[in-house]
Amino acid sequence: MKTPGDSGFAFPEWAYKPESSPGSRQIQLWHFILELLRKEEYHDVIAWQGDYGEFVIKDPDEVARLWGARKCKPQMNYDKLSRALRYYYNKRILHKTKGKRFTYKFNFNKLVLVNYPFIDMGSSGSSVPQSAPPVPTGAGTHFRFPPSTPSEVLSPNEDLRSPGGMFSSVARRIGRGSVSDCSDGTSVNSEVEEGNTGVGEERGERGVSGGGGPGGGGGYRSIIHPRLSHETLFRMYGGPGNPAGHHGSRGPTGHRIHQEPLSPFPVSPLPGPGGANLLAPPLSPALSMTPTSHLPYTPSPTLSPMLGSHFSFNPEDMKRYLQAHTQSVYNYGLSPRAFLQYPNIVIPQPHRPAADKAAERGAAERAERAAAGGERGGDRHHHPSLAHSAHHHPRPHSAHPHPHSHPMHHSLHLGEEPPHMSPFKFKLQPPPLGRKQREGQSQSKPRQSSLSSGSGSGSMSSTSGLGSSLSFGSDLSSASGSGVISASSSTQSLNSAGLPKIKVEPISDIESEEEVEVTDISDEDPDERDEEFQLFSSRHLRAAEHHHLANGSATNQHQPHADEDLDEDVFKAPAPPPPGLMPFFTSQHIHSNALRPLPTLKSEPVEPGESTTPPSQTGSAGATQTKCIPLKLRFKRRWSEDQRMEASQEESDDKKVRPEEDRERGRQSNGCTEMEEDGTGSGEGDSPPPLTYEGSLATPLPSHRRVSAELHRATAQLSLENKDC
DNA sequence: TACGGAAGTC
DNA sequence: GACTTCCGTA
Repeated sequence: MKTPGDSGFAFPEWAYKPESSPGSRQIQLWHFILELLRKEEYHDVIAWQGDYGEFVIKDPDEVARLWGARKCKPQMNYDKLSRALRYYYNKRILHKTKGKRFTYKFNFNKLVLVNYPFIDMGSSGSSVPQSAPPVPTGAGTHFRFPPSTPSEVLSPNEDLRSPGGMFSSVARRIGRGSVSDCSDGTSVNSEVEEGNTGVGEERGERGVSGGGGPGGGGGYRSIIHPRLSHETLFRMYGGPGNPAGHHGSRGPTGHRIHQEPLSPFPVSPLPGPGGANLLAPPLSPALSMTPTSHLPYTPSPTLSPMLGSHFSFNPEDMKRYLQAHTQSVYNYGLSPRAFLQYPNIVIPQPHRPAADKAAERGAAERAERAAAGGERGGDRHHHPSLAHSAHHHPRPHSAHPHPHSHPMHHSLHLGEEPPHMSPFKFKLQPPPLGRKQREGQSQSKPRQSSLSSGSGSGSMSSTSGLGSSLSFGSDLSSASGSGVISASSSTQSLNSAGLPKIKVEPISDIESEEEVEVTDISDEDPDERDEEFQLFSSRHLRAAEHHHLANGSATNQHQPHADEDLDEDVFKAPAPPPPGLMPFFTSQHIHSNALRPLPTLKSEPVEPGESTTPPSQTGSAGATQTKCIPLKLRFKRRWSEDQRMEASQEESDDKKVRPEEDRERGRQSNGCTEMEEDGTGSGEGDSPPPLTYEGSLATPLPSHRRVSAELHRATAQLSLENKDC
């Protein structure tokens, strides 16, 4: 069936063995395709065509059938098969030739890379058979593999390009065997297998035959892979021994290697006739099939096994990484000791431009970012090398999941930002923070954002919405200094809505707690408040609060100006009671209602009576006053009496006018009494108490002016004391 | 005809 | 993992 000439691709037998299919125990579709391509008998079904590596499926159904037979999938059809082929797109093993029906193209580079990772792709410059279509037309030069790109140069794949004569007969045989695995006979046979061996012969054949395959040109057979001289291979893998297909007909020295070397699978990693000795099994087959890239292969020193190292670990990168890490650590506020291990690393100064952005960021956020930034930064730095390697990695997809984008890469910047400024500012704000917490704990409403100047709320929203860093940064920056404080304060004060406003003062936690309970400064106008005010008023408030207590009503009444008043009152005026009244005031007010007194004090000392005095029984308008008035009247009376007495005395000394005096006295008293009585409703004339009082005082009538004066004072004192009555 | 997602099989 | 099977879409 096959003419010697058709001995085409030098597919090493291992390529057809299940083991040869990485990740699969069964033959892979691409293997199968190659098989078919290599067999003349199937040329009507599938054949090389067009560009290098390009083939066309002439009879899709038949191919599918064959494939199905091979896989024992009778249901196989071209649709399914093509689906399988399409999966190769992603793997870059295969791609579709657009515009041509049923035409696909192998990416041999991929295949080679996968199967020959150990090959140093970078060096050779020598010519290799170009990917010629199935039909080699001419001399080896024609097939220069990497026409221009050195990178492509060495891929042995080139061999694949020449479908025709590249395969060793042995390989073919084996291949066929594989094809027929499940087949009922449709597929190829074992005849070949039986025929077997004779690799050398095969070579000879091939050489003689002048190249199988359609083109029949032997030209490419002569092509030697610069790097892959069997000698080299032997050297590498130990042994000059030449497995069947690998020794050149010409002799050891030549770099010309026979067909096999040219084939994409010059060396079989697997034990066996095809050169099993050369490679340790794990090498090629173990590697993933996924080709590196559809693009020309770019030498990757890092990957090249020849170089002996898979990763380049650049000290510089490491350094950067560590620095980044440092930064992150710093941001976290971690102990610098962490860096002790890296004495050589300069820890970035935490200096922040203007706005301390970091300041406000939640520790957590910062931590995250910093960490991410640090780590990522580190990763990033590593990446170059890794990326490099990845670049060559067979798997395009997996290789660069996030080629460029390191979301966190800015995090690095963040990390770089020196936190120092911010932290301090932050510290300036403890009150707000504590308060927030307290608020949170207390039932006070968390959200007063509406009222807030907006810095607070805005910041929050922004934070959530945007990158936290930005939002925070803005907040902080804007808020920096007083701004920060104001913002926080506003937030705090914001309770306005219905919440009791708590003026919290940072003085101490304990105090604050107390305040929380007591302070209900409700209804303040947030707007009116200042931070300063808060700060400085707070103490007053506290004091006041202590006195105020939970008396909501009182506060409410004050609402409009409560704060202001309080501020002023508390602050400016520790309640300046009327000069003379101080003692009284103190004693009474302190114990009495809290806030009332303050305003009262300012306005009128006298008025308190109103409130305090119970409504008079009489119900007359003056009723309230009656009680108080009498005192005054009494006093007045007293006073007048004294004077009169004195005068009368002087006069009386001479005369006795006594009765008149009494009368007058009565008159006056009446007047007073009236007033009093009006209030009390007790009748005009006399008010018993006054009389009594008077009486007591009056007794010493004959007294001197001095005495009267003293009495006067005393009475005043008494009156004051009794004022409440 | 080709593509690719989704789910399933081995 | 490498398909296989189905299917919707272009």
